[in-house]
Amino acid sequence: MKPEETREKILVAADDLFGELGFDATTTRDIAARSGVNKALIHYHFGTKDDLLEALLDGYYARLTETLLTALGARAGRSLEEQAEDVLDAYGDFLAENRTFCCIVQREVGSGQHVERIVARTLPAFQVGVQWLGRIAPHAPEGLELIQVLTSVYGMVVTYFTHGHVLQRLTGADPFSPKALEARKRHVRRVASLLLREIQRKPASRAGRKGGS
Amino acid sequence: MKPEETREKILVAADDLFGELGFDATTTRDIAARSGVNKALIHYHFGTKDDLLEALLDGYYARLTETLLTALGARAGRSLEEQAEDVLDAYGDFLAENRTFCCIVQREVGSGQHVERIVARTLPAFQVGVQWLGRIAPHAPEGLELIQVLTSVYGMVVTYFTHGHVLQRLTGADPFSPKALEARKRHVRRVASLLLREIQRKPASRAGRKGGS
DNA sequence: ACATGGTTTGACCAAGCGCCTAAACCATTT
DNA sequence: AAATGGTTTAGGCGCTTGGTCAAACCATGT
Repeated sequence: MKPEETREKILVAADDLFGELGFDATTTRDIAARSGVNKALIHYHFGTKDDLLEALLDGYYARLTETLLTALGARAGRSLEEQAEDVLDAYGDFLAENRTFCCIVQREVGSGQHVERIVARTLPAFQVGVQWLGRIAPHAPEGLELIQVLTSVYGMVVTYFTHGHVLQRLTGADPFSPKALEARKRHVRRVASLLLREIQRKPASRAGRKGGS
Repeated sequence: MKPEETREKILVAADDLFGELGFDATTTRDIAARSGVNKALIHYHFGTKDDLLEALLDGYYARLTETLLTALGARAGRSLEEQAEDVLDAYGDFLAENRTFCCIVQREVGSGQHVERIVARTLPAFQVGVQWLGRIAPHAPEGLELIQVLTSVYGMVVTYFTHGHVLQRLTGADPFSPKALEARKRHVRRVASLLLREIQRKPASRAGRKGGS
C-alpha cells in the first residue's frame, strides 16, 4: 500500500471517530483499528495525536476556504445580496457534506485544549464576513450591528448541523436527507435576505425616534 | 465540614473544569484538587464520573426550566409577542450567568458519550417551543417553518455564548461585559420580533406566487 | 465510657493511554 | 548481490486514569 493511501485511511478513520466520539474519547488504537493500519503508523505519519487533529483541521479549513472563495468568485457579476446567498449556500453544502467537521469544531471552540487553535482558524472567516457586511450596509441600525448579525447567521447555520440528533428525535425524520437539507437552505436564505434588507434600511426619519421596536 | 458543603464544592469545581477543559479532559483528581476535597469523596457522594455530570446537568436543567416557566408565568397578561421577548430575555440572562452550562451542553450534544442524555433533556424544551410557536403562527409561510425558526433562534442565542473566545478576539472587548450582553439582548429581541412578525403574516395574495424571496 | 453510622482519608489496583523502539519489510539503486 | 532508505510491524514502556477499600474520624445517642 502506498504511503499516501495509509495517510488518507488514517485521516478518514480519525475524522469519523473524532466526529462520533470526540477527540478526547478517541484513542489511537481506535483509529488504528478502524483504518486497518498499524498503531505506530499514526505517529510515524502524523506525529502526536494533537498533530493528527491539526492535520485533519488543516485539510478541512483549506477545502472550506477554497469552497467559499469559489462561491464568491463565480458569477461575480451578481449583486451583493445574491453573492451572500451563494456563499451561504456553499457553506451549508459544505457542512452537509462534512458533517463531522462542525461537530469537531463546535466541540472544541467553546472549551478544551484546542480552543486557541480553533479560534485562530475561525477568526479570519469572521473578519472577512464583517468587512463584507460593512460594504453592503455601512450604516447598520441599532440592534442589528454587523457582528451581531454575523454571529447570529453563523449560529443559525451551524446549529442545524450540530443538533442533528435533537432534530432527528424532534421531527422523526432525517434532518440530513436531501429534502430536509433543501428545506433548511430555503429557510436560511429567507432569514438572511430578511436580515440583509433590514440592515440596509436607511436611518429614515432621524427626528424623534432612535431605533425601532 | 458538612456533607452538603462537600457536595456543593465538588459540583462547583466540576462545573468549572468541565466548562474549561471539557468532560473527558477533566480528571477526578483535577476536581478533587480544585475543590480541596479528597478524591474518593467524589465517588462516595456521586458515584461514577458520569453520575457526577448527570447530577450537574440535573441541577442546571432544573434551574433553567424554573427560570423559563417563571418568565412565562409572570406578567401573564402580556401579548404572545411580549411573552416571547420575556422568555428569550430570561434564557439569555440564564446563559449569561451560567456560561459553563452551554459550553458543556454544546460540547456533548453533537457528539460524545452523553449525546443521548443531553438530547433527552434538550428535546422537551424544543417541543414546548414548537407548540408555543404553533399557537402564535398557525400558518407559517414557506421557508419559515416553525422548527426551522426555532432552531435558528436557539442557535442564534447559544452561539454567542459558546463563541466567547472568538468574539473576544474579534472585537477586542469582553463579550460578557454587562454592556455587551445588553447589546446582544437588544439584537436577539429585534431579530426575534422580526421573525415573529414574518411568520404571522397571512398567506396574503393566494393567487400566482407561492412564497417568494 | 461506649457503641453507632454517616463521612473522610491515603494507599492501592487493574486497565487503558500516548508514544517509542528495534527489527523486519521491500522497492529501488548501485 | 549488496546496500539504501522510506515504510510497516509487534511488542512494550512509563504513566495516568476511574474506581475501590479498609481503616480512621467524629458528632451523636445511650
